[in-house]
Amino acid sequence: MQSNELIKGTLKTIILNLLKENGRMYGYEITQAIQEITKGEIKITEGSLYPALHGLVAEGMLITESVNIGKRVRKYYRLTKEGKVETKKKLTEFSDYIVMMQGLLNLKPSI
Amino acid sequence: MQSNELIKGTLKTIILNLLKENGRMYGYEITQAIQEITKGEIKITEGSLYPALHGLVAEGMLITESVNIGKRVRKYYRLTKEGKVETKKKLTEFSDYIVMMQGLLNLKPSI
DNA sequence: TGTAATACCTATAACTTATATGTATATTTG
DNA sequence: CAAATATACATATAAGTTATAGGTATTACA
Repeated sequence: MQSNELIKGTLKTIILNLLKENGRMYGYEITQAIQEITKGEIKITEGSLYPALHGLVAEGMLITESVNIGKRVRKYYRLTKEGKVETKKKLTEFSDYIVMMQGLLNLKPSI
Repeated sequence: MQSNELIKGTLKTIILNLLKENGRMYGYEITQAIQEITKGEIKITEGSLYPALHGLVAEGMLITESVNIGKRVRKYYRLTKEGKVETKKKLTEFSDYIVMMQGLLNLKPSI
């Protein structure tokens, strides 16, 4: 899993799901969480993450909240009502996709 | 599954697996097979398929064989020895990816 | 005979993520 | 205490994959 090619199309789903689970998170925290959960198999760099987050904000899926931590500003992201709906939709889509791919690739059934 | 975004990064894996299962296939046949297996959920257009096939040939994964069917030329694709190794590798990678994603997205375990 | 299906192909657009780079503060360690 | 590392934000451009749109030609069917 050195090559993260497969992640394409799922980064936003990952972000949305993390926010669904944790209520609110800031960018750096998200990159760390992904690394921890996947035991380092996936490393989302900031150059990938921030454009994705900004995109989700622009689409109305997230709202931000800036908090001062000393002299540093930490920007929290949280799901909007729309974002919660979209999250559910994306998770369903992904489950369907896995089932379909397992059919296509003759993998053991699941989910 | 209207949006095929999730397919990104897996098209070649799908093609390689189909060839592994069927020995040899031609382009049009591959598009039809994918549609049938996925019950129309995925439609790989020729504009996506042929560049992918040509890429795999250029990478040494496939060899071609042209057969005359009346006045029409049908181009069969078949896995090379290298292609067989690569297919196995890609299938393993994909299985690992699914397991990892199920962890990230809190989906039911599988495979 | 004209429409749909078969069968190949390419060029360019669109979309997503990676890479490289920049800035600045806080913490840890030698 | 200085230097390295971690924290924390961000953007611009490159790279890679698939989609869209277009092109050509044969065969089957209504």
